[in-house]
Amino acid sequence: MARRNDHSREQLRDLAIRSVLNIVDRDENAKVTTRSVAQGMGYTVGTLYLVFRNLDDLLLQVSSELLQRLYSDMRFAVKDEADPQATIFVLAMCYLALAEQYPGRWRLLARGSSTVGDNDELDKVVEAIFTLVETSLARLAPTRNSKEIAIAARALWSAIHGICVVSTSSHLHHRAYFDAKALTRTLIYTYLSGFMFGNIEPLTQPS
Amino acid sequence: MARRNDHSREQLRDLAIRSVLNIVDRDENAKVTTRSVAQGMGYTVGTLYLVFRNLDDLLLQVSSELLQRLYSDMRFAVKDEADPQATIFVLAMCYLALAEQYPGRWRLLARGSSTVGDNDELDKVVEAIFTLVETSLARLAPTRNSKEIAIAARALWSAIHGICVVSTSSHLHHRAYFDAKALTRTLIYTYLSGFMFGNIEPLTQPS
DNA sequence: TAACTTATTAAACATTGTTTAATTTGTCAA
DNA sequence: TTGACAAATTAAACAATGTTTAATAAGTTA
Repeated sequence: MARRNDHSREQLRDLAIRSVLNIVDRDENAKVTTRSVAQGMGYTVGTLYLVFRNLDDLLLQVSSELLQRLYSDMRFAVKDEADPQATIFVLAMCYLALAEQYPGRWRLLARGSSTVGDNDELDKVVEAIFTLVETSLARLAPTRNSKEIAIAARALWSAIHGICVVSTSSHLHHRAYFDAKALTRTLIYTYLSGFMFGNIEPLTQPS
Repeated sequence: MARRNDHSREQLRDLAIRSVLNIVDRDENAKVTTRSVAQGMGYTVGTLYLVFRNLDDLLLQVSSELLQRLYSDMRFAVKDEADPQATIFVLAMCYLALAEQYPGRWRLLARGSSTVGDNDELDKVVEAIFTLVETSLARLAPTRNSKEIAIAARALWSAIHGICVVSTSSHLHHRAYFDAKALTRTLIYTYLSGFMFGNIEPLTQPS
């Protein structure tokens, strides 16, 4: 059977990534297995190990790809003339849309990989997304310094991610107004209102 | 070898749960495997299946147990005379302390189980924790109605959880002021300040 | 003491990630 | 053209896992 040069390494990489997406799109709960991925691309397992160090490496690269697309969507959705509050809301909605329309893909992203800090591309795009949020925050609250902005962006984005995590894994979306979108909406506007007008320090110092 | 009645079902359950905690306490990255759990309790795998439906069921019961202890800690930490803002901060610190002191246990909690809504005990204690937060929020902002309070509690708690998730899995705790505690602190005080004084609705309606 | 019940185990099975040795295929020098 | 080398691809093996099953040992009771 052994074909040769039917596909280049790059093409194999693409085939593999597409196969993974195919699997999780068909069934968000499906286990992504080396054999199923290989079968999806018309090869056998061995070929996978020619292109990726292991399964985790492959899934990490898929995550990186997904985040890059998300970043793309975000860039496209942002209108420079829009007010920063609305912009941040739109950014969050891009994220929620991914989780809602492609739950399998989102679970791939949310799954904490055992091999962290191993993928430079991924780190870079995460930073880029944070920068997007930071830019809007800076326009929203010009008096805050860059460290405050950086912290706020990470706190806010982690929070939105947390809402996604909890609302998909649980236990508490039996009421409509507890869904991810409603919670995110509340979170953003409440948080931003505090960020603009409130004092970041506690009114009374906690012990 | 086969002993009989050395331990009751209840005792076996306890042994199993203790064994799991032992494993993740020794190494937060250790895989919890049926065989390792069984070995830790001085039995073989078969016995596990006498007490639990499967591994997931066991891990779910461990999570339930952990959440009940967390709830206990929270109840103990809350001082009725303290101001609500400080109380909410203390509640969050209980959660963060678990994640920091017992990262393995926390990962057990954070891991989204494939079998959800399958454990009534777990659902109950999650609700109880939310109620704790709601109580403080209600005292903080007496003008808000109960639906707003409920939403805020869930948004805020999901956010804290999200900070935990992101800060343990990543990528962005190379700077000290990005650690979970600092982010949580910022989040809570900013959010609460918005919740007390701000308008929940956007200042300008987003599209 | 013998039969019966049941706790416990050992062994089997299927599925997985990963490695290895074999095979097929293309390339290129003689 | 042919034959040897290199590389792509596979099939098969391996170890680790969750789960099931048949055997075995131990307590209980008539």
